[in-house]
Amino acid sequence: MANHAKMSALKGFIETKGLKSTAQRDFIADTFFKTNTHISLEELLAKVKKKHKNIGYATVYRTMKLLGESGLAIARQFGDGQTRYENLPEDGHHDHIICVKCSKIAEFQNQKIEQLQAETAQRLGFTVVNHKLELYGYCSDCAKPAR
Amino acid sequence: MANHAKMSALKGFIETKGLKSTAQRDFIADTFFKTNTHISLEELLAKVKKKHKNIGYATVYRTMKLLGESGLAIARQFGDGQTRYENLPEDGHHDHIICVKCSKIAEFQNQKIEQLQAETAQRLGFTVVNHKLELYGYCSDCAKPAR
DNA sequence: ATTGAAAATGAAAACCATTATCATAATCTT
DNA sequence: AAGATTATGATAATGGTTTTCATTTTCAAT
Repeated sequence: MANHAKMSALKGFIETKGLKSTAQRDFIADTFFKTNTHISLEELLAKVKKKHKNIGYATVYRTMKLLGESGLAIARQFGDGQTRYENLPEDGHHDHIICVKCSKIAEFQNQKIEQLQAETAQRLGFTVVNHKLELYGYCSDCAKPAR
Repeated sequence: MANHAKMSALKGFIETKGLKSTAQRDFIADTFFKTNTHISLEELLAKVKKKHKNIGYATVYRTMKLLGESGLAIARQFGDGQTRYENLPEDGHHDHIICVKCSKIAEFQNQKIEQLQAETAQRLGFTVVNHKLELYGYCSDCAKPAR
């Protein structure tokens, strides 16, 4: 989904919820949509402040929570104590593999896994709307230790 | 692995690390090993306090962190702001599916998914040592909304 | 355009899970 | 048994996130 389409989707979500559209929210959302990393609130706030020093961090938190609820952003927690947000990928869902030694993060896609997930969920009576798959291991640069 | 074996493993870990064995740690570990849910520190603390009112929560935090490091407990974060710990499953790895509405947590196993994960990781040059797969969706009691 | 009700903002305070501090107590090696 | 080291527990501190609240902005109805 292109960024302008995301902005429209956000407008729609805001309208449906009976909320109001503001310049701050638009700017924060737009800034976020332009990122392509697993951005932390702190990092996003820094980006936002560059253009608009007066935007408070509470507004950034509130806006990202809204984006999370709307499905236009995905909240992730990698265990370092802070929430990171990620954009919906252009080219379908992807998952993460994280090196337990150097913390390098690689992304991958596997349609077969997605399919098996949906099937498994259905068997349990669930309808999946989102998922997180994180693999932890040693990357090629950090050969697995003897132990 | 049976609970007494876990206790032995813990002793070994403590010894290897040059730490000391204490009654509090043993009791907390034993209490944890007897649980079979994704227990929060708060819940575990309550269980511990039932028998030993004098054990402080800092000790419970410290002990669970130790168990996590030893591999005898698995730390998980489902996004509700608190860390939960889970025992090593007797019957192999399992994953979670969480209802986005009522927060119900169900578990499942799927060997085929595990296998695909390992293959995918290998293709990226990683050696997987652990993973987390969480599906989020609506459970049968919380029918999916229109939207 | 104006008004008025409802929501949003920003600054600061409050929250809450987790971690650190520190004096005291327990453990373990010799 | 002694000494050195680690653990404990009470409390304070930390840090990310959420609330509060007075003020401002938005938007629908007039």
